[in-house]
Amino acid sequence: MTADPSPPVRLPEPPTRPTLTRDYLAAAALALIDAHGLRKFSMRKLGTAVGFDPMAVYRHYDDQEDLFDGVAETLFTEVDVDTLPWDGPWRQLAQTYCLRLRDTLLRHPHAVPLFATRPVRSPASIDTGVKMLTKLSDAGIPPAQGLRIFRCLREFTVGHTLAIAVTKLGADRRSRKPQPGSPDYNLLAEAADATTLDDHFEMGLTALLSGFEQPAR
Amino acid sequence: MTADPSPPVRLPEPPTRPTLTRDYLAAAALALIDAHGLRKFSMRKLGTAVGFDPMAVYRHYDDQEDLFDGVAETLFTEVDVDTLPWDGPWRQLAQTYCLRLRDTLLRHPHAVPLFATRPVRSPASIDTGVKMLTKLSDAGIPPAQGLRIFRCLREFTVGHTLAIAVTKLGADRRSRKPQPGSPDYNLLAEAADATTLDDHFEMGLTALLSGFEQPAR
DNA sequence: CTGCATACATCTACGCTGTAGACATGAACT
DNA sequence: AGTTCATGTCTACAGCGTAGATGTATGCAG
Repeated sequence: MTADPSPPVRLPEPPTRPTLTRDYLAAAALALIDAHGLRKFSMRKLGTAVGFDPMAVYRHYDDQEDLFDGVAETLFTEVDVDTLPWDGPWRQLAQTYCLRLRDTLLRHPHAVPLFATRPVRSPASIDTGVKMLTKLSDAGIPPAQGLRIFRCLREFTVGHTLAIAVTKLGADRRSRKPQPGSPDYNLLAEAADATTLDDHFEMGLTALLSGFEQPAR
Repeated sequence: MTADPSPPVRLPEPPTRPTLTRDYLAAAALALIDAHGLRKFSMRKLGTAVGFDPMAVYRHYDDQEDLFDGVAETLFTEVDVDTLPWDGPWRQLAQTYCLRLRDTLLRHPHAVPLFATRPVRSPASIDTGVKMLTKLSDAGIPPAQGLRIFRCLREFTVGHTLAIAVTKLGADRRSRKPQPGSPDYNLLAEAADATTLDDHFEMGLTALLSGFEQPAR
C-alpha cells in the first residue's frame, strides 16, 4: 500500500485559524464588555469567545490590568483625533475634541468606568497632547497653562461621561423620582424634572472655555 | 510569592462588642480599602477583619454592590456639609464645597473609583442638593439652571479627583517622564515639568463659576 | 417560668475567577 | 537537522461572591 501521489484532498472548511493579536483581543474584550457589562467579563470568557483556549489571552497580555489598558487604548483610537478641526481656532478644536470624546465613550457605557480609571499613556494619546499644546502655543498660550486648560477640559468631560454612564446603567436599581404632589417632591425633584441628564454639558464646556479667557478673579 | 508585610490596620472602634452594624461595617470596609486597595478587598476579609465570621457581612448587606453604596455614603458623610459656609455668597459656598469634597476623597485615594462610579442618593446627599438649590434660588437662579451648575461643578470635581487618585496610585506601573534633552522631551513633557498634577483645579473651578455668570457666547 | 419567634452569626457548598507553570506544536533560523 | 522561540493548551491552586441550612441568643406572649 504505497502513498497516493495525488494532491491532498481539499477539506470543506480548512481550520485556518488566524493567530491572535493584542489589538484583536482588546477589541473583542470591548465587545464583550459592551454586551454583558464589566462585572461579568473575565479573561477566560474572552479566550473562549474568540474561539481559543480560555487561557490563551495570557500569551498576549500580562494580566487583566494590562488587557484593560489595551481596551482603553482601543477606546481612545475610536475617538479618531486625526479628523478633528486642527486648522480652526483652538477653542473650537478643544470643544469638538471634548464632544467627540463624550460621544465615543457613551457608545460604550459599560466601559466608561474602565476608561476613567486609567490614564491613557499610549503614543497616540501623547501625540494628541503634543499637537494640542502646540496649537495653544501658537495662539500665545504657554505650554504649562495650555496643559492646565487641557486637563480641566478632559477631567470635566470624563467626569461628566462617567456620571451619565453610571446613572443610566444603574437606573433600575435606584429608586424612582418622587412624583409631583408627593411630600418628597422638593426643589431638587422639581429641577430634575426640568432638566435632562446631560443638558448641562455644553454649558459647562462653554463656561470653562470662556472662563479661561477672563482675568482670574 | 511576595507576602506583603501588611502594616497594622487601624480599624474604627466597634459601637458595642456583641453585634454588627451597617455603619460600622461600611467604615471598616473603607479602612480596609484605604489600607490594601480596592482590588484586594473582599467580603470575607471584611467579616474576618471585624472579628466575625467571614460570611457575617451578608446579614447586613445584600451583596457587594450594596456594601459599596454604604461606603460611598460614609465618604459623603465625611465631607461634613453642615459646616460649609451656608450663610455666605453662593459662589463661595459652591467653591468651598468642591474643595472640601476633593480633599475628603483624596484622603481615601483607593476609594475614589468606588465613589465616582455610584451616584450617592442618600438622604444626606439629597438634602444637600435641596439646600444648595434653595440658596441659588434666593440669588435669582432658577432651580433647573442651579441644578445644571451644580452638576457641572460636581462632575468636574469628581473627574479631577479621580484623575489625581489613579495617577498617583498607578505611578509605579507607569513609565517615568522623559528627561530634558532626550528625544522624547517634547512640548508635553516640558509642560508637565512646569506644572503639578493638581494646580489647575482651582483655576478650573474659578473658570466654571465665572463662566456661568457670562452671557452664553 | 415556659415557649417561641426573630435576628444574628456560623458553616458548608457551588461554580467561577485570576494567575502560575508545565506541556505541545509548528514555524523560522542556523 | 537541530534548536530556539512564539503561540496555544492544559492542569492546579487559592481565593472569590453568593445561596442556603444550621446553630444560638434575645425579647416577647402566655
